[in-house]
Amino acid sequence: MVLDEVGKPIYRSAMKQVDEVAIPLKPKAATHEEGATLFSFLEVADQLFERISEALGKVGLSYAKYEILKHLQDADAPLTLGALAEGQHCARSNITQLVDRLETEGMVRRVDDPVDRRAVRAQLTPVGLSLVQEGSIQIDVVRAQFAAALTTPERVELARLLAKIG
Amino acid sequence: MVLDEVGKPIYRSAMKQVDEVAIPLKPKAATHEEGATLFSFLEVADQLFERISEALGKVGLSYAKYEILKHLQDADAPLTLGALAEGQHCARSNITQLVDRLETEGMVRRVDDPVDRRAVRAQLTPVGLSLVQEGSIQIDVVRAQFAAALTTPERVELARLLAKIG
DNA sequence: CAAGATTGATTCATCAATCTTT
DNA sequence: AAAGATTGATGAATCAATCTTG
Repeated sequence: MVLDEVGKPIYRSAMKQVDEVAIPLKPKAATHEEGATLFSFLEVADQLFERISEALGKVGLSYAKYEILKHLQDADAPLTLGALAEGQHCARSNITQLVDRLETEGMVRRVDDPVDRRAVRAQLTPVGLSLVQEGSIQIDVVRAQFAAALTTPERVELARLLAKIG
Repeated sequence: MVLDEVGKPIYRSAMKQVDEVAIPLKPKAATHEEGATLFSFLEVADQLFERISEALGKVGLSYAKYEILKHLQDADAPLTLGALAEGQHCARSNITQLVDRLETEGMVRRVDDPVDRRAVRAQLTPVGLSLVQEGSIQIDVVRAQFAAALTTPERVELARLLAKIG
């Protein structure tokens, strides 16, 4: 019963939208698209995320799980679930369940907060540490691949364009 | 009991990765990033998708639902769930459940396939048609916003860079 | 048997409500 | 009361198994 380990972002496989306006402003103006569009951009993002997911899948991690482990590794100390939720910019309940699974798989351990008895901290296990290290190597491959696809001036130019878009 | 209507892509709020390599190749080489990186790119994609989701949310649609409706509108005829799954590049079971919800909300209707009794077709209702039209207007706003953020030469250049990345 | 759809189990995300502790 | 975590319901995605029909 091997299940899907690495999901797709919601808009994945959805970025098939043809960038045609519903109500063209000018009768027969620019029907031929001039350069990149919203959906052509998202389609590429989708491919990139897919590469990350595949790479992490090689070491048995989903991106969601990798991120939790990475945060714990960076902190180099057990973190409260609230702190993790803050770091991931996601709902607390999401972290609760993610940590549930990570704990089940032995990558993380729940430990009592020494001072605040309301709080629960997630602690990286040796297994978790090992996996996040392997995961980071996989991520680096994709990152390097991305960097190598463009020249330095191109990456600089892309950064400028991204700043205008975002 | 109003629930989340428009979800986030899985990597949303996750794109906080700092693009630093796990094992720097050179001791103290290029610590200052040269232009756009994998995660800075995905972060922008994330923002764009968020805008789409918000825009569709105004008319009560999620992106997943909008896409189904859009396909049916484009086809201008009832489509088999299999055809929809094909179009969305997603699992059939996903379509089954999406159509369940769309049917519950009265945007779509299941009709028997006239020739193949195994098949079920999804038909757009007047409500669904109305909603997808409103949704398309919302999408166009975001699309126009994207286009307006760059000059034509910039969009052309971006398209070139996207082609190299993807 | 192969193809169409459905159901069931799982991951990952949301929000609302609850429960404990400060 | 406010803050920390959990539980429950839901949306959206996957895969595996099943059921019906060609």
